[in-house]
Amino acid sequence: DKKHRDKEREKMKHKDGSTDKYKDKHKEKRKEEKVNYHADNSWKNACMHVKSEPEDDFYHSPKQSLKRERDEDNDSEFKPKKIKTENDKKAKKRKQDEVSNGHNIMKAKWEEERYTDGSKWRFLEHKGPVFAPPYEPLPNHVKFYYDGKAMKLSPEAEEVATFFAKMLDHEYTTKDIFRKNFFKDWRKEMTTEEKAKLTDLKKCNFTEMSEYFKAQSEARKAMTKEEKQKIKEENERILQEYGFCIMDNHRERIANFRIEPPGLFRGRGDHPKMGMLKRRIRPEDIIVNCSKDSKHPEPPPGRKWKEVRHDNKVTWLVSWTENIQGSIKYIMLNPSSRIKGEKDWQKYETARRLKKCVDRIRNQYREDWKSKEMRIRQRAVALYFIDKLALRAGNEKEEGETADTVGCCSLRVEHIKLYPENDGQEYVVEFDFLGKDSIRYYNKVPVEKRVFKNLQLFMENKEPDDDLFDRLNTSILNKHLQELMDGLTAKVFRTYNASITLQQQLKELTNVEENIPAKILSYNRANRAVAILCNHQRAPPKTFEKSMQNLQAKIDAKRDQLSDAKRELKSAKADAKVRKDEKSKKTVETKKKAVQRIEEQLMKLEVQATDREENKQIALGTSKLNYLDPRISVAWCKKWGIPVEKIYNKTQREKFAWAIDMADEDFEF
DNA sequence: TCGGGTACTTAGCAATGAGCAG
DNA sequence: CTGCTCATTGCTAAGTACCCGA
Repeated sequence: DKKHRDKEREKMKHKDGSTDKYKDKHKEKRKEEKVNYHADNSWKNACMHVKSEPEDDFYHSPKQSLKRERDEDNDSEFKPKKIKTENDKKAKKRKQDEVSNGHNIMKAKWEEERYTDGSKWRFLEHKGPVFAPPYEPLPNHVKFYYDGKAMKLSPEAEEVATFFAKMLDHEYTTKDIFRKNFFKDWRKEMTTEEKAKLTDLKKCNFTEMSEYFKAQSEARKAMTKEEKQKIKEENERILQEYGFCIMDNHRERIANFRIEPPGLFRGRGDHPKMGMLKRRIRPEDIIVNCSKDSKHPEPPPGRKWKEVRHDNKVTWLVSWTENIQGSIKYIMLNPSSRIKGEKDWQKYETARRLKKCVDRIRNQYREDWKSKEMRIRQRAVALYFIDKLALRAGNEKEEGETADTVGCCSLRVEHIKLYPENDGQEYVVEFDFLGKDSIRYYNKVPVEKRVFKNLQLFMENKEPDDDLFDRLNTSILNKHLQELMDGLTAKVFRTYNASITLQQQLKELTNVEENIPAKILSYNRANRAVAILCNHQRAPPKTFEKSMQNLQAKIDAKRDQLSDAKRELKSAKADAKVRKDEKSKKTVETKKKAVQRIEEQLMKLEVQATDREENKQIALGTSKLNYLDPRISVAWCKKWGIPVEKIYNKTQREKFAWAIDMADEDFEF
């Protein structure tokens, strides 16, 4: 296995190290490279095989790959560990050997699936979506009151009323926009009589309904084990039936096979559409996507799908149009699936290609700060922000349709303040705006003089609500980036900067001497540096203060325990000195061990406390899942002998199976 | 170039459930 | 066994990116 790993490591190096040079210098040789790539990658028992160009995607089953792995095992002719600069010719020759070798084996053993036309699959079969359970009318004793008088609502109006009743405890049911939107949409569901009667939301009393639902959820909690077990089994049955699909010979987990149930829309932040009715999705709204030769999913008895299509250029199984924004929703595969994993891998490979040319790009945009053309200066300053601060691209949004949030290209004059001098620093820019999900971005950063002067220029003669970059949008920016590097877009900078930061922080923070919990703290700190860079915030947990106190109490208790143990050790030592017999020596040893153990426990608790405190308002999950090349983490674990489970939970390990398999301890992002 | 449409990734929060102390 | 706490999972909104036709 070790041998094998060395070899694989070696191959990775090649793929990473030499392929790109090739791309730049010998475009016409790329065909060859692709073939090599296949051979190079046909090795894994993981489930992923990616090529940077989608037309070259192909895939074979884990089992088959395993076999092949063994075939290559005894071939250990080359395994130089640190090959930074191996001569190209030799590398190429070796690769070709592998190609012919590998290719034959592959051809003999499997039928390859290889897509050269942008298609995503050959075969797709699934059971369609699971619809939300139908509305169950309230029992008659649960009353709704209007203007103090009980009133029986039509089932349609009642259902929408229950949506509101269920949210009664939330603050947003008190917000004007929410109430207005809700009432307007509710009235659409009412009968003529109801509409005539119910004219004022303030006079509506939902409390009995609300109490009823609370009681229901209590009852659910109080269910016996058997009842709970039964429900669990039923869910498992549904999962097995609807939660998987067959895509190209593989049974893959579906991410969201349940259709979103109806309810009241609650956007994030100050959303103009909050409170609107999200309508129930019917089979007639559903477009099914599957392969022609598959067993098509059946609509519920007596119903029809909107459409069944066979589009293998896309990855979704089911789609429908949602009524709040009119956008399309999809049912797609789980992150553990081949199709998502490959894409993920590809994303990080693109970021690694950026690593190789980021210096050039940085020099370029610094030059562009001096351009005669306004649009180029704006582009260059925006790119600087995206690179330095990891800002999002900032697409335009339709006004009034969504909360007012911005990204880099859509920044307005009102979102930044310029300080020629601030707290002893020169040329400070203060950012204050709402970004994705209406999360506030606040940052004060010193910038280069040229940037500062440019910003002053961009802001000249503008109103606060004018665009800062009036000659720029994401499409212009991305078009430019595309010219700088194949596949480069604004978001690649976030991925790149996040991953490179993790790698660099891990190098800096990991201390050889420290034990595993301390190393994990270092990992979390590195992770945290990235989360801060990407502004991944969370609301401090409601029970934060309390749980912190609990932990502190535990620490105090442990401290007491430690001093007790130390005292006991001391007296045992004294005792042993006097008595000098085996038994008392043994006691000393035991006590020593006890002290050590307690010290370790104490340290662990203290580490935990530090970690938690530092994490109060920071969410680590998002960067871990979406921005950090998992191979960096896997390599770090391997290097320091840390079980990967300490870093990734089960779901995460499934998602990153490709990386866990592929990366060895000296993987370099 | 612009608006509209589509596909896919990224995001935080609420519900759930596993594990643990009492 | 019970109740509590915290991590995990599910949910779905909100982004990015890119295509197309006028």
